[in-house]
Formats: sequence, structure tokens, C-alpha cells
Amino acid sequence: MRILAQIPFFAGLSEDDLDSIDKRMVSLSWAEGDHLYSAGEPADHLYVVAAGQVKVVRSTRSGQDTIVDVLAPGELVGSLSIGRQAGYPETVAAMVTTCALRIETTAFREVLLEYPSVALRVLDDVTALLGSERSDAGQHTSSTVAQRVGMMLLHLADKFGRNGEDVDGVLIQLPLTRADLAGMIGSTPESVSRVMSRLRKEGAVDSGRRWTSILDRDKLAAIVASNK
Amino acid sequence: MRILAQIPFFAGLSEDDLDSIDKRMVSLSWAEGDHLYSAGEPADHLYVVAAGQVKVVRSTRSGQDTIVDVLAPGELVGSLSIGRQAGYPETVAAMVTTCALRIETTAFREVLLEYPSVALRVLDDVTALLGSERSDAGQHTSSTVAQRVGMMLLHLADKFGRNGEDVDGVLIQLPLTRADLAGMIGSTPESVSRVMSRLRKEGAVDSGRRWTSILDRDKLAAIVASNK
DNA sequence: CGTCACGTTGACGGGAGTCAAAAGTTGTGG
DNA sequence: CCACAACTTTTGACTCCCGTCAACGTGACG
Repeated sequence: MRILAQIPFFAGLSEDDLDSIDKRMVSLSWAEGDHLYSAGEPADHLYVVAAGQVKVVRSTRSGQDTIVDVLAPGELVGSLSIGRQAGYPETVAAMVTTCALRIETTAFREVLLEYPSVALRVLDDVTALLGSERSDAGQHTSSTVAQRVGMMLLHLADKFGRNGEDVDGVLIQLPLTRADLAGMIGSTPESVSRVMSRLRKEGAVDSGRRWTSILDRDKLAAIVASNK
Repeated sequence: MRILAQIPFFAGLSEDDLDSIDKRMVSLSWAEGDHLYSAGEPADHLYVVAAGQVKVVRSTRSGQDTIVDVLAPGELVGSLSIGRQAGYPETVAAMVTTCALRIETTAFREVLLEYPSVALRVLDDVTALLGSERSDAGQHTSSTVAQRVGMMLLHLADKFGRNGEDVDGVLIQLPLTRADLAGMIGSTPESVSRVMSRLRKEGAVDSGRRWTSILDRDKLAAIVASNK
């Protein structure tokens, strides 16, 4: 369980401190498609992704699903606040086989009180999330679906991309369906499919069953910058 | 300067503690239209609104302005993190004569380290903001302009509304232009104007130079819930 | 009273959501 | 090994919301 030491939030803590925190956490794993938790369940746990990837999904009453984030190892998800809210506002599902640490919200808050420097790092993280959420909330309305798909692919490439060996360009190894992508940018599977077809035809990207690859980053960036 | 005691973030602190924090803050005021700070300026201060209202505006490269929030007294705005970022990502302007406390980001972080319970409250606040941002980011794309205007008016009524004496219904006393409202929901002044005309014709709302009033909350909620 | 910012209304066009159908994939069971 | 079912993807046709451009009205302030 010395995974804790790898997590940026806990950097700089002593062995003993990490041990003390570790005692309050449990390590769990999920298979692809499983839910770490579902919307509506009592929100009293916090999770730290250790390995794998998970998607954070919000459903609106109209049945529209939006994917608000895809988390990489090291990121937090779950309930930070002890508010008297009904339950989790979202569902978190494993996109691949995933391992994560779980801690009770109340216990985590005790940790934050005990180690204020950790609290500050968490605060920085959440603040950054809020900032990026706000910055692309504005872009959403004023750009086309093609631009939003392009932006999302560039973002995913930065976060999950690897310089592949078998494939040219930057490889994004995630099992993303058209519906997933649509949920990320607020669109429909059909519209996303049209855009992806066009991007593939232009040689900017290629995609297969469980992967997407950016072949020509400049071309993709140009499409995002232009208004087509 | 015993305004500090009124601010929820600092609830429960002793006189001496408040005094210590107070020493690191300065009280300032702005006239309507003035900027507390502008996008791009070095981001090294944090503000707590004491009286008045301010709007938080983000500009995209395409010249589109989006109003990401309108702050009431007690709310925080500015730089929480000491990141090596270029500067403020947004502009904050006073909508009416406004008074606010200012503190250096570094000094505020020291306060948070010193009083972890305050840090937790700030964290709760930012987390809640992130949550609401995400929840209506999804609604944005899947709803019409009329629905979004309605939702925004209901939100503003909850936050700033007063049961007026002269006017029927809930009064929102803010100098909001059509362009402001458009910026909040990601639309255009023309579209907002059309919606407001319709809502006025239907008797749901009324609006004047520096105010908006919700005459029939149920009717407005019905419009938001429906798909027209 | 003139100017200017803001608000309103109309006409037009395009992007994209919706409905529908066909083609490709995966996984299962006989 | 093959066949069938279920799902995903793709493509087409249609409709409509709303962003854009434009003209006009209105209230505020010097």
C-alpha cells in the first residue's frame, strides 16, 4: 500500500504519517464497466484512483448523459464534503480494470485537518478543475461540434496519449464509444461519427475499437482554431 | 473591520484569531463598472466581497464574453493558488458600488495552514461551485435558450431575490443587460430579448432598467421543465 | 435637444439534433 | 465452425432552433 507515497497530494509526508493515513483506507478493484458508485447512493466515501481509468457521468432528468471527466491514476473522486445532500450527484464507472483506494469522507476530513498542507494541495486541485470547467464552459456554446471534438481529442492526448510504436502519432488507449465522446462535448453519437469520419478522411486522426490516434496534431489544431 | 466575523468562512474563530487575519487584509471599494481586477494581471490577491455585487467575466479569444458567476457578499474571488500561471484568467467587475476585503494569496494560504477548519470550509465552497458548474454544463447543450434563461432567472431569484413591496413577485435588483444575461447562458442579446419578450407577454416575469421580477414562479418553472 | 447605449423585432441561413435504415463487430450458443 | 442476436457505427434526409445581420424604437444623460 505504499501507493500513497506516489500520490502527489501526500508528497512530503513522513513514513509514519503515510502509515497513519493508510490505515484509514482500503484498496479495492473493479472490472471494466463496474460502478465505483452510482448517482443517488449515500455520498460518504472518497476514492483515489490507483490504476486504470474511470469516467465520471452525470445524468440529467431528460436522460442525457454527460461525461464530465475521465480520471487517471492519482486523481480524487467522490465526496469531499459532509453536506446533508441526498447522495452522489454522479456515477463513476471503470473504463478498464481499475484499482482505487477508498476512505470515508469523515476520515479524510480528519486527515485534512491534521495535515493542512495536504488540504491546500487538494484545494489547488479542485480550484484548477473549477477553472478549466469554467474556461471550456464558455467555449461550448460558441464553437461547432467539430471544434469541440478536436479540443477534446487534443485534451485526451495530453492526458492519456502515448507515443505509440505500432501506430503513428499519439495513441489514446481508451475504450471510448461515439456516445462517450458525444457525452463529453455535449452532442450526439451521430454528429460525433460524422466529425470523426471527416477527420479520418483528412488524415488528422484514426480510430479503432478501443483506441484513438492523433496522426497529425497540427492539422487537428488548425481545424479547432478555424471555424469549420 | 469586524466584517470578518460575519463571513461564514471564519465562523467559530476567536476574537484574537480574527484580529490576526484582519491585520493582513485591506478594505477597498469600487464604483459601478470598475474592475476589481482584470484578466491577465498578476494573480496574487484574493478578495472577499463585503457589500455589493460583482460579476466574474471570462473572455474567449473569439471575443465572446461569458459571465461565469455573480457574487454576493461573503463570497471569495481571485487567486487561491500560488501556481506559476500567467495571471488572472478572468475579469471581475463591480455591478454596483461594492466594498471588498483584499488579502495576498500567500498570506491567505498561511491563514489556511494556520486554521485548517477554514481551509475545509473554503474547500467545501469550491467543491460546491465545481459541482454546480458541472451540473449545468450538461444542461447547457440539451436545452433551449428559453429554458436556460428561465433556469438562470430562477437561480438569480434564489440568490438575490427579495419579496418586493412595490412590485409583485420576487424582485431581482441587479443591473443586468441583455448582453449580461446572454453571457451567463451562452447566447446572444437578441435571443435573450426574444425570450424575455415572450416571458413578459405570458406574465411570468417583468423587467425594467435595473431590475427583473419573477411574477409567476410556477409558470416560469413550467416553461423550464417543458421543452419550449 | 442631440447623442449613444441598450432593447426590440424581422428576415435569413446554417449547424446540428432527430428519425431512420443499413453495414460492420462482438460475443454467444448450438 | 457457423449462425444469430445485440450493439455500435455510419450515412442520408429532414427539420428547426438560434446565431447573424440589419433596421428601428426608446430611455438616459450631458
